[in-house]
Amino acid sequence: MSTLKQIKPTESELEILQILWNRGKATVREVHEELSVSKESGYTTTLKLMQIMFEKGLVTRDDSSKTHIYEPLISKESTQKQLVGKMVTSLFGGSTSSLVMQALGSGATSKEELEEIQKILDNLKNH
Amino acid sequence: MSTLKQIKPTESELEILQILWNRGKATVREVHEELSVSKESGYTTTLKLMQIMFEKGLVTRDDSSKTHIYEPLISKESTQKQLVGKMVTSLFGGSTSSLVMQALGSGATSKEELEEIQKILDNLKNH
DNA sequence: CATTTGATACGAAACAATTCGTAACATGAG
DNA sequence: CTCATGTTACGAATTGTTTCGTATCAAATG
Repeated sequence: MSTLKQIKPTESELEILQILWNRGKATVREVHEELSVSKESGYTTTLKLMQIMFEKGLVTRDDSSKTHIYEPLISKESTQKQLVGKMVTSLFGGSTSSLVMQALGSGATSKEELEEIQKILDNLKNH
Repeated sequence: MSTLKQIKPTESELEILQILWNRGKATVREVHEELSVSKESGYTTTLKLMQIMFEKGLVTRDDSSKTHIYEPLISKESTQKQLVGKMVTSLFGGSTSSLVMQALGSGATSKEELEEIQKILDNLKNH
């Protein structure tokens, strides 16, 4: 068995991955610009973070020109799966329905979203 | 508006809170014993963590006898709500249904759990 | 009473994550 | 060519988390 365990991105790394997932690829400058909207921090901080992410294998980069272009190496879906799974076990005693209950119960979920969820549920039940 | 923002427990603190939520109250020794099943670490480590949790206001304690008795101060529900909410915004772009989809889609959810979720859904829809 | 046992307190080391200053360098403008 | 600009690299300070060793004390045991 060679199931490589995906390493867990930190909080800050997730913010950067968000942006990379949306854009597909981006320079440090672009990421930093977008990050700056909601966050106060220097350019070199973002740079350093992205360099570390590169070392960790979370992203890859094209350094053929002076300005490097970064791309995510881990997918949004696998990351979501990893973190949701961890949360289910660590905070909901392994019960997915508890998590779903909490998510639905405590928030404003729109009619459209409820319909979507119903579809997923129907799908799972007829099987 | 005096909505005190709940502070976010760390990973280790969550493990301890789990135990306290289950038991209602417990001594450091009891918590440590239970923690030891799945984790390698010394008694004083658990002690220190629980002392820090006390300072942070995550737990309270009865120190009227030599062996202190700890109790959670934040509820399981509010903590779940806090962390699920954070995850929805930070990892699912604010879409609860995306989270639910991920949770249901990527795991083995039992028939019973699906039924439970259906009930919640019905409840939300007739309203 | 003296000793052992089990508890808290506390400082500090080890580690991890975040932040930034500064150096070095390539490129384009003048 | 020279200089300004924008970039990466890198060391290091800062902050937060986890870990544990050691001191101290109270209570039970003999």
